[in-house]
Amino acid sequence: MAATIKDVARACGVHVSTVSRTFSAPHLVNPATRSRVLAAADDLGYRPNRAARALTTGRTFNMGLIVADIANPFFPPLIKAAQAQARGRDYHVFVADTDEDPRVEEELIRTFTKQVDGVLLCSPRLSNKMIERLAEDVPFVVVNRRIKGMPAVLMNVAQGAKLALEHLAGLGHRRIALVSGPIGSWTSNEMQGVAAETPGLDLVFFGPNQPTEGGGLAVAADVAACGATAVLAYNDLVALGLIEGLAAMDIGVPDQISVIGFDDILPGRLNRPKLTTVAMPAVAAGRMAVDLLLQSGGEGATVTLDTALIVRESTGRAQR
Amino acid sequence: MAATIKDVARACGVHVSTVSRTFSAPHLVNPATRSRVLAAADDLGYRPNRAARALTTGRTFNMGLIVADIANPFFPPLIKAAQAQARGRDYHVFVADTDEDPRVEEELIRTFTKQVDGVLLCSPRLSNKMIERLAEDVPFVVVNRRIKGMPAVLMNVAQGAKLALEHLAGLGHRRIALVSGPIGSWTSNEMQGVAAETPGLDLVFFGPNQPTEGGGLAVAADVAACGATAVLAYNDLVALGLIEGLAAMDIGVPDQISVIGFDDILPGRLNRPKLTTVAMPAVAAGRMAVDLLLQSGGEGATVTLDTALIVRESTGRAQR
DNA sequence: TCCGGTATGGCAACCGGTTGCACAAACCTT
DNA sequence: AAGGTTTGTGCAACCGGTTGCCATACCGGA
Repeated sequence: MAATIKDVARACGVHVSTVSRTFSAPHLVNPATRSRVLAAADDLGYRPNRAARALTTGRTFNMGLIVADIANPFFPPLIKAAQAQARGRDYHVFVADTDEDPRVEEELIRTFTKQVDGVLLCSPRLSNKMIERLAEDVPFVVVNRRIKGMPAVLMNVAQGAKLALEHLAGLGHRRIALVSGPIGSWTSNEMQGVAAETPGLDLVFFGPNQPTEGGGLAVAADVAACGATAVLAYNDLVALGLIEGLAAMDIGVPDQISVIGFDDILPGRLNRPKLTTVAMPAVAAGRMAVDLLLQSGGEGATVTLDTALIVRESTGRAQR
Repeated sequence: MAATIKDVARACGVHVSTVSRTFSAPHLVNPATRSRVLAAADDLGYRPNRAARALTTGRTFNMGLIVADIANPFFPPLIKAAQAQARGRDYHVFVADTDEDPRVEEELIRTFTKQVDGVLLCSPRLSNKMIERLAEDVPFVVVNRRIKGMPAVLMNVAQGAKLALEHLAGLGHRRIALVSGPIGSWTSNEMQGVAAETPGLDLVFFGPNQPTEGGGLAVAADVAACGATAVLAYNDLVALGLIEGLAAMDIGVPDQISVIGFDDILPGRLNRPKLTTVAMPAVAAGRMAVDLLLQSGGEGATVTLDTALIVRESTGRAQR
């Protein structure tokens, strides 16, 4: 059994409240008493029970971070940045993965409620309505989604998509395939919105798709068949799967088809050809989300971070 | 303010204990009463406060999972497997990343204590002594480390290394480079041990190295210069870095040098050439760790899981 | 009709802390 | 020396639940 505050109190003949104060308000207790208490506490290996403390104070000093898929290389940098930032603010981050399942997402949020002071919701799959409802029980910061009145960190996908399309247009591509992500993905919508508004392009939409290499692999044949000379993929994983699928059909990238992804994840950098991609500000987003959660009393500041086009080897002049 | 058990009790004119029982021991309460309580609870949006409940029951129904580096693609599958397994047992998993820093690791464990029922410690960086000490406060299951009397999940690295070396030998390789990982890594030691014991090979050691692509990139020149026709790398990231470095020197893999990694991570599968690797049973390990934590009352069962050689495209017959 | 047994739900202590309030001792003032 | 501050500590209520014990009501059986 771990020692409790009572054990310490008994051990040095003092009231529990004094022990409590020794840890949470040291200036209120006489230095002599304080050191006696500390000695006894150290002796017994006493550590305050954070859960019990949270019950009265209402603060846990930890925050939850929920992602749809921790295996997606896009998230780890964001997670690490959030953890580092939180650590600097005396907070700890608990991460959980929903497996892309909205019900799991809801359950996780419910679990986090009362065990954390707030939750960072990254690329949520739940409906806005549901998120708003759950927000009554625990403060949120949403990443990659805009929800009225809720603090959010957004990445300027539209701008990135614009850069990508301009890059492709500059290389002479006109017929461009748009390989989107899961239904209801905010990012997907942004991409499509921009593409539709860009004049002079001949767009072909494919979707919805799994946001994984499997998703890319699955549409490769259709994309090849549609006559597009370039592809804008939902993310790097999809792009990589696509390239793999094209390779299996002996279609060279970028010689016959150019491919651009989103995210700038590690496998894309290691791939041959190295993937041209729109880099997402994941690190900045992680940091910012933590700050927003800690600052905002839940008030809805929205931060939009810029993206950048990284031209590598998977894009080239349009064949014709 | 979220509704508490008291609000519900008041709302339907019943004692708090009855409300409590409605949720934690339904068979003890009259069906009629029960449905009144449930109605009121639903009406008020009441959810039991898990932290408060844990205070009296001593069970939180969540477990912690600590990894050294969440950005290492080796971990996500393990994490996901653990989460899935835990979910099936009505548990939730909170993940945290230590950034390879033992002090952070210790702090995280302390934070988890009393907020979880147990902790899965993956590839810990703390000393055995410290881990044993901390184990007095919270049950552990250790992954990839052997600590006396503590439940552990081990991966049979030695066996995997043996398979890999046999594979290379079978392809006619004799001079083989061993590119190890960080100092003190248990995995590294296992690999070297096996290699040294395998007769008929001409081994060249390189290490210690960063366990990342950068580490592989950095030794590529040395490896090329040493005359080895094959390389066994600490993990896939190192192997990929190595291949990239070799490519930069116009040395083809597997035409001129064969490369084998460890882990079987996603980028290796996506790489061209696809990486031959020793697959670690990360999924099984995640599942097993959860089961061990839930079964063992902290007693030290040790499970060793087999590895498997996955031959893909980065190994071929020895030149000459 | 009386009795033991069971179903139901209230009471109150408890989990491990925190904190407003009260009170005594010590410390200044003038 | 009397009166006003500080300072340091104890007391007890409280956070949101759980649970052992007890009282009451209801049941069937003899």
